[in-house]
Amino acid sequence: MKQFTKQAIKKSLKRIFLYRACLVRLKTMGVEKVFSYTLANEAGVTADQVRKDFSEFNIKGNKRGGYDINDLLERMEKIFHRNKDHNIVLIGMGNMGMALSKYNKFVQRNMNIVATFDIDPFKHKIRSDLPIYPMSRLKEIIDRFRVRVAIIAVPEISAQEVCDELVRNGIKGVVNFAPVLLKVPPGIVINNVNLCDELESVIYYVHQLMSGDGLKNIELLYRDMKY
Amino acid sequence: MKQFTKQAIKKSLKRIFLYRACLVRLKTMGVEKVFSYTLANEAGVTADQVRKDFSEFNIKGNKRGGYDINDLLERMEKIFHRNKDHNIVLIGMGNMGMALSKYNKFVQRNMNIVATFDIDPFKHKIRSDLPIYPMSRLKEIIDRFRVRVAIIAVPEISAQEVCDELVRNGIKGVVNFAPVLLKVPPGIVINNVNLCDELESVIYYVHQLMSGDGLKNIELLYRDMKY
DNA sequence: GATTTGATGTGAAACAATTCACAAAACAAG
DNA sequence: CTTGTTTTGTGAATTGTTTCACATCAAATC
Repeated sequence: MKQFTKQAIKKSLKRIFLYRACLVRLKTMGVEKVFSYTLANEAGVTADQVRKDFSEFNIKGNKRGGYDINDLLERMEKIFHRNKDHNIVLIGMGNMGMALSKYNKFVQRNMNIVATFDIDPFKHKIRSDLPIYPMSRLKEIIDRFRVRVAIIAVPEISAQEVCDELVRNGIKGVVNFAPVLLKVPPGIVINNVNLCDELESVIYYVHQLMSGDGLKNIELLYRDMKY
Repeated sequence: MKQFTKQAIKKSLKRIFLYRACLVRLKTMGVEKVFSYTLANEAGVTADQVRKDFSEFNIKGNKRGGYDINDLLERMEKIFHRNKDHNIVLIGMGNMGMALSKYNKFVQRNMNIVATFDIDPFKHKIRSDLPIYPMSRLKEIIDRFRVRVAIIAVPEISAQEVCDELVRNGIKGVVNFAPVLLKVPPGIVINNVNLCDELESVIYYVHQLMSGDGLKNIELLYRDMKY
């Protein structure tokens, strides 16, 4: 197997997520096996790309027979460590935090938010499916549930502080919804989700497409800007 | 100015968003001008990268004098068409839609959700800052407010249907929170935000980092997987 | 079982993005 | 006004990613 390079993993990994989503959908439609071009077509990429990506993750199919969907999905589960449960903590129970805590897709994929935290004492009294704790109980919960990944949904002003505390208590990876670039020591994974940026980039491309000038280059290529 | 290529725009544009966030922060700290390496350091990229990106968008600084922050921000406003207001519609008032409708950062950046829609008749009676309309009023609202961009926050099962209807009524760009790959005609911009994928990729990298094998390559490089 | 067909898997080629390296410009100092 | 210093801006080199092209294999057909 070829050595991975930092960028290579990233891009192909993102596509693997995409492939899985397509496969799940195909499966529900009763399809049992796919060829690279079937999947490519679903995913909006080329067949070469699919095969190359699979090759990177050492996923093998059958010459002439294509790929068995169940087999593919199983291998992907392994790649994503989905055979195990993953305990997550969520910091910040504002609008976004509240919505995330109720997002049922996480559970469906074995990712369990085991507790949420907020500095507002009023929130600690709210009765809901998930407990809302004060930050002082962070360490206790992280240790008890062996949590390694956190979601930050606090206002940008306190995001860095919260992040520092998470890292101090053993968190290794963060999905950060606050629009700030968090500073963390090496070896900590930060994934930023910036909702404004996502909207703005759409607005940007729509403008480009509609204003029409300088546009031969942009064309019809932004069906999906992520992959 | 060099011809843009499809990928080039995408990556550098994303970084321009990042630069702006950094600049705004620096500005609040009282900084008035930056050098490419100052900004690079803030943004976690190289100084070359900053200058190259600026060059792509035809942003000029002063030789030896660096860049004036206010000037930079102003140019970026123009690039992002932020001088104008942008009217947005939001479809789907479940947990996520509700949170998005209350997200005040959009307004701060001149992006106004002018109306929300949901098929559930019960929701139409809810009194809130934003009206919740039935889908039948989509065309009327889109026309009245000249809306070109929409947010889809409906369950995956109905996402494609909703998207088709949006496109039929003149929507040119969509931020899609449903975990499906929407099929759209050429010239329509789709930007997918997949919350599960964001979490899962963090889990993946954390696993890689912790299991430690095959890892020389991954190293400390995932401070920020987006840029 | 030999032959044809159709798909995979992967080096090699082409293309894209990043980094390097240095000329050109601007300011400062003498 | 000349020289030295610092930083930009951008071609050239390097590095990374995608596409091409074809050897290889497995199944289907004769």
